[in-house]
Amino acid sequence: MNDKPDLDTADIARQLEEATSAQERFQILFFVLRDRICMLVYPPGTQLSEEALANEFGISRSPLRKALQILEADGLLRSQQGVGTLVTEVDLDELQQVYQLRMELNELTGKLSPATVDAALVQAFDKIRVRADVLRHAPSRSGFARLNIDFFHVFQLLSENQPLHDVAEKLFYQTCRIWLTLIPDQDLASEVAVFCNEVEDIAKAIATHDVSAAALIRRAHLSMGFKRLRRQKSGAGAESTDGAS
Amino acid sequence: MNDKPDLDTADIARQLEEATSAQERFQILFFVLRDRICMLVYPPGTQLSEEALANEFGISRSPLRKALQILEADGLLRSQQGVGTLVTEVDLDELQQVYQLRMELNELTGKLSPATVDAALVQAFDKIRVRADVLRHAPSRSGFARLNIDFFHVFQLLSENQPLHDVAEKLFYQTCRIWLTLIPDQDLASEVAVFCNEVEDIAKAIATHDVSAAALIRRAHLSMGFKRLRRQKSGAGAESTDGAS
DNA sequence: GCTTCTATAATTGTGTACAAATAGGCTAAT
DNA sequence: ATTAGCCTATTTGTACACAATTATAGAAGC
Repeated sequence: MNDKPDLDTADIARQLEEATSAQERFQILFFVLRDRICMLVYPPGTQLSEEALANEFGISRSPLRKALQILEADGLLRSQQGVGTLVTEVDLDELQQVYQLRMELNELTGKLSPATVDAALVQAFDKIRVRADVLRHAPSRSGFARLNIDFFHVFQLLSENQPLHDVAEKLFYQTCRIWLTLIPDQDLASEVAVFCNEVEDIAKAIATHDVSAAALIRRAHLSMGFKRLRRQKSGAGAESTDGAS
Repeated sequence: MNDKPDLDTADIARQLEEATSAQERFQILFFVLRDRICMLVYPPGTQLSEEALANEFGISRSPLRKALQILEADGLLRSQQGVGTLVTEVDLDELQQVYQLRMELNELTGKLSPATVDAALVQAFDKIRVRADVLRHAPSRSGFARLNIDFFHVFQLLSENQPLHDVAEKLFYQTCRIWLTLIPDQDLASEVAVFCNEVEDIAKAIATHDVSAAALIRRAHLSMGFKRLRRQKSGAGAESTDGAS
């Protein structure tokens, strides 16, 4: 697992110095930047400065650019000469096809090289469940995003098909920002509650060693989640339906 | 479609000069190098020299390295400081998971955003069918590889799900070298014949506008092809079963 | 006031020199 | 003869300077 919560600038610079190979340094940069993009530290539309980032990390533009190029290939950035490096926008309509594909791939998780469920795996899901329960009682946007990411990575453990992992991960990071961008604060608690239920259901399925059931539950929730997002988007600006505000 | 047959060095250098944007230049480099790798112009294990390639294309190492980095991310190259840039080996065992995933994705081609079959599409498949028939009467390794690639790209037209395209393309280029590396000359003609039958069957399905059927046929052939490759590999070195040699 | 052109500032792309790392050969000691 | 250590050539990685490109602001003309 390489999903460290994002660290302080000095820590990252230190890690980069301690890294022995160029590949290690690249991975650090890549994961840190991807995390910042998906946690909306750099919201969609943000312009990044190669020089500023290089200075922050204590390196030159060359190794930084490699990380930026891969992020661009993954659809999270877009660089253009004379313009800048911009964090891509997330649009639900454009992401519909990605969502469809993700749903199908999730079904494959239960079919292609399914992992044998052991105690460690059950525990990993339970840990997520506990965190979700904690989050339910004190919802926060960043906490929700972080848990969503971590849950995805635990779910990945259910299949041992490496190409499937790679593909699913790429697609996940293309879509995960949509939640933070579309869910208004007033709906955060209810979304967290839904997420909590999903995690509980899946944890239960895993506890009974039923990987296929877990995959089906997840697929269903992906589908429902997308539909909620669609409703959220079409209704945005039109109302705040509850009488609170 | 960006699959030009590989061009002469001077042509490529000229194209690079004529290109207006950096992205265009990158794409030229990427497609040319990927094509050379998959056509086994650079066989697995080949060491590429950044400097030599840069000289050949009349550019510096910087833009070349971007193309190499993406090819490395796609699993076709591997660079290491002090060692070199090596074309990755293709191993059937490692590719088994990729093949499994490709089979499942092919089924999705018929389900996710299937294209409406029109005259142009039917004609595109028929063009492949004709080329396959020509190849059957004069089999050649490079001709087989080229047709296999072109057929893949035509098949991609059956779905309009762009993420599915991207994923399928990446996986295809990870596997397509296996044919040229495993099929001995003596079996080339029979493999071409099998391929010819597949193309004919699929072209027929497309002619009747049945995308799902085409996808199922392709899936079946992928499966059978993998099994033939497995037999090929396990039997390699043990024999040349026919009494010719 | 509006438009259009130009100059300028800011940003990424490219070229190049040098640093870091590795493999392979050579030498010397056992 | 073999093995360990070192040295050198080769290759990719990094830093940096400069070129190419673009957006923006300002001035001039209408």
